[in-house]
Order: sequence, then C-alpha cells, then structure tokens
Amino acid sequence: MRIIINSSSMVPIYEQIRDQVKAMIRSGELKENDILPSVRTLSKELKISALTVKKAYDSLEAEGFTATVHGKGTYVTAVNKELLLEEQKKELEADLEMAVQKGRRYGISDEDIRSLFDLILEG
Amino acid sequence: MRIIINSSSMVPIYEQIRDQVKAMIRSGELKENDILPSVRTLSKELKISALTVKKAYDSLEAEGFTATVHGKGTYVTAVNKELLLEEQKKELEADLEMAVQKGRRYGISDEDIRSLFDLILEG
Amino acid sequence: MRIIINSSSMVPIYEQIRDQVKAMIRSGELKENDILPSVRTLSKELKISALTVKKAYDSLEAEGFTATVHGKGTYVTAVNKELLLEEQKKELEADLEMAVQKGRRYGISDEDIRSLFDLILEG
Amino acid sequence: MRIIINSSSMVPIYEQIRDQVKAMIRSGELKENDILPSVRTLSKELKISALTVKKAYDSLEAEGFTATVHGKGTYVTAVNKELLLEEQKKELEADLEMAVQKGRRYGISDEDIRSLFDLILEG
DNA sequence: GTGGTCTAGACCACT
DNA sequence: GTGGTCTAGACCACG
Repeated sequence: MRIIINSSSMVPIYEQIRDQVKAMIRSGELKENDILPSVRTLSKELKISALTVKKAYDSLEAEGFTATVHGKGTYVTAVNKELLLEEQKKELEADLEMAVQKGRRYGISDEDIRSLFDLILEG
Repeated sequence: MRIIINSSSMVPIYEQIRDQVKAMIRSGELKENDILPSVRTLSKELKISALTVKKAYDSLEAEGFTATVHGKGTYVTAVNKELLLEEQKKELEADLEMAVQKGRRYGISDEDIRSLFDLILEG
Repeated sequence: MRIIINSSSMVPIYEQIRDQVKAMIRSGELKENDILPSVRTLSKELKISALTVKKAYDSLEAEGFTATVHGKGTYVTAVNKELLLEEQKKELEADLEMAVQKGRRYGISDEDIRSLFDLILEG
Repeated sequence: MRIIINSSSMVPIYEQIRDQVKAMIRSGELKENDILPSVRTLSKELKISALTVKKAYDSLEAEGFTATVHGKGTYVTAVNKELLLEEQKKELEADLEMAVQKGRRYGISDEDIRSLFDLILEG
C-alpha cells in the first residue's frame, strides 16, 4: 500500500493517511475485507509514530470505512462508493468556493483566479 | 471601518481582520496616513479579545501595510498596490493548491476538479 | 466538575470520563454552552495524561455532545436528553442481558442471579 | 463436543471456549477422565488459530479443571462441582457489577436499573 | 491561557 | 504477531 506523507504540509499526517486510504477504497485499490497494514508496520514504513497511524485508523473506523478485530488487524468494510465520492466532492467544492470568495474579496478578477487555478492544475 | 467577523468560520479571526484591512487598502477605502481604530476600540466593537486585534495589527505591520506610533495609533503606510496584488495572488494560489491537493488525495480526477471549479466561478 | 476515575477498573479512563460527562449533560449539571474544564486542567486534577482527557473530549465531540473552539475551549452543545437517556438505557440493557445469559449458560438459577444482583445494587 | 464460537461477539474467543467447557463439566456432559479434542483438531473444526485453543486449554488447566498429559492429550480432572458453581457465580457477579457501575456512571437511577434487570430476567 | 498534533516508548489483552 | 490504552513531554496555532 502506497501512502505518501508530506510532513511539511499544514494538513495533519493522520488526515493525509485517512484521506489516501479513503481514496484507495473508492478507487477499488482496497476492497471489502482487505486488511490494512498493521499500525506498527505502517508507522515504521512511514517513519512516524504508531499513535499517528492509530489515529488515522480510528478515524476511518469512526466513519465506518473499516472495522478492527483485536489481535488480528484492521479490515475494509463494505462502502457505498457513490455516496463516498459525492461527500468528497462536496468537501472539495467547499474548499474551492472559500478560496474563490477570498480571491474576489481581494478584488482579483475571475480571469486571474482562473489563470492561477490553471497553473496549479497543470503545473 | 466595517469589519465583519464570522466566528463560526474555520478562518482565524485575526486573519479575517487582516484580510479585510488589506482589501480596504487596496480598494482605496483606506489611504496612506489614515488611522486604524485603536486595538481597544475595535476589540470592543467586535466583542473579541484585544489580543486578537493586536495580532491582526502586528501582522499588518510585519507585512509593511501599517506603522504604529507609540501612544498615537496605527497608521496606513504608503503601499505599492501592485506589490500587494501580487502578494494576495500568492495567498490565493496557496489556498487553491491546498484544495487541489486534497481533491487529488481523494482520487478525484483533474477533469472533475476543473468541473467543480468552473461551476463555482460561473455559478 | 466532579469526575471520578477508577484506574484499577477494566474500563478505559477516557471512557469513564466520557460517560460521566454524558451523564452530567443529561442530568442538567452541564447545560448548553457550558464550558468543560480545559484538557490540561482536568488532566492535572485527575493526575492523568492530557492526551487521555483529550481522547475523551474528542469522543464526546464525535458523538455531537460538545463543540471545540480552538484557543478557547470545549463547550456543551444542545442535546436531546430524552434520546440520550434511551440510548444509554439500551446500552445498559444489552450489558445486563449478556450477563444474565452467561449465568444461565452456567446453569445458575434465576433466583440466584437475582440474589447476586440485589447484593450488588444494595451493597 | 459442540463448541459454538461467535466471532462478532465482544467476548474473546478463548473465553467462549473455556466457559463452554466449564459448563459441560458442571452439567455432566464432560466427566472425569474424559479427553478433550486435541488443540489441532478443535482449531481446525472451529477454523481458528491453534494458539487460541491452546490458551483456552491452558486457562482450564490453570483453574484445575483439566490436566494435560504430554503426548496423549488433555483430560478432565475430578472437580468439586460446588466449588465450580461458586466460581461461576463470582464471575457473573463481576459482570453484573460492571453493568451496574456503568448505569450509575450514566446517571440512571437504581430503580431504573432494577426495572431493566427485571424485564430481562422475566422477559 | 486554550486546543491540535506528534513522538517514543511502555504495558496489556487477544490471536 | 496484532490492536488498545496510557504516559510525559514536545512544538505549533489561536485568543
């Protein structure tokens, strides 16, 4: 399982892990009943604290994406992928909207906002 | 001076104040040598901690938009509006970048991200 | 706020805190918009790690009983007390039922089970 | 020997095995000098780890219900059924006590706890 | 002052 | 081996 951590990002590590696992579930890279890497294994692989991985896994479990069996591991549960995608898109939309509104408050033209966006997406 | 605080927003209060002052400077609503309301006055008006207003003013001063004269108040300094615009664009760029990265972490395709962006900009 | 920790109990400390806060909310001892003791304050008072208190507070927030404002504190949100009571009773009922079924599997008579229960409740 | 495992239960598997063997001993279904199925046989039958069966058997031996003869198997020892009953009652008492304490943590009145208990016992 | 995140390591229970 | 809990302390952001 490939998780990429950006430790200089403002996004907490456990959220980065959680988001990437959610993406893998949605993409089908992780299927129902698949087992996630153990907390210790992933923590060593990513060179981060086991507690941080645990927090990500707890978060996934709280949202219903995984189930944990004591002494065995953490497993992917059945998920409605369509619903998940919609949720994730809404979250992204909210973030983009906030950014656009800020740009407009700054008096930046829509063309300029689009130019910036294009640079990021294509850069 | 009209500052509007949204305390339920995820944006820190001091950033909301700072951004709105910057926007007023660029729009011309605040001109060189204009005086900002005192920390105490504004904190009472907005019903927030004086420390928070102070932090916003400190931030403006650190960025060179204002100068504080001890015992007198905080004044707007001469500003290169071009430079300010560039800075604001960079800030917007950072916000957009974070949103795009999140979308990609979620496994949303660049086309879909663009579609959402278009909807927001044109909607 | 009086929280009592039984560190020799099998029940995790953070669950003990969470349950007692929930009980206080239901009893009215904690009302909407009341502020909980800060994570550090409570951790010192109970002589436990701040992380443990934090975990209890996170759990309360995830269940919707509290809302946290960064830099300010953790506040009690509006709760439907009737609904909360029903949930808690169902949880208790499940625990009691499991115990009774175990006793019956052991071939202990209902009279004996009731005697034990009476001893506990009155002891 | 019929052992039924509920893997979705909160009760550890080895405890489920141990309890059911103890119940069989007390009921007379298993008598002195009867031989238990081998660890490997039972683990295959129940599709669980041999280590888990071993742990259940170790636990039974530690409590004096069985004796293991190297290379031959695990045998039921003579048991004082009165003593066993007492022990089982203590276990039940502990479970009931935990449930009652939880109800009290939730602020549920003793009368309400008793009502729930009555419903379960008579229902 | 507050909460938010993270570390490095411990001990326990379950498989 | 696995997860579950807890510690003691660090650094950061916000008010």
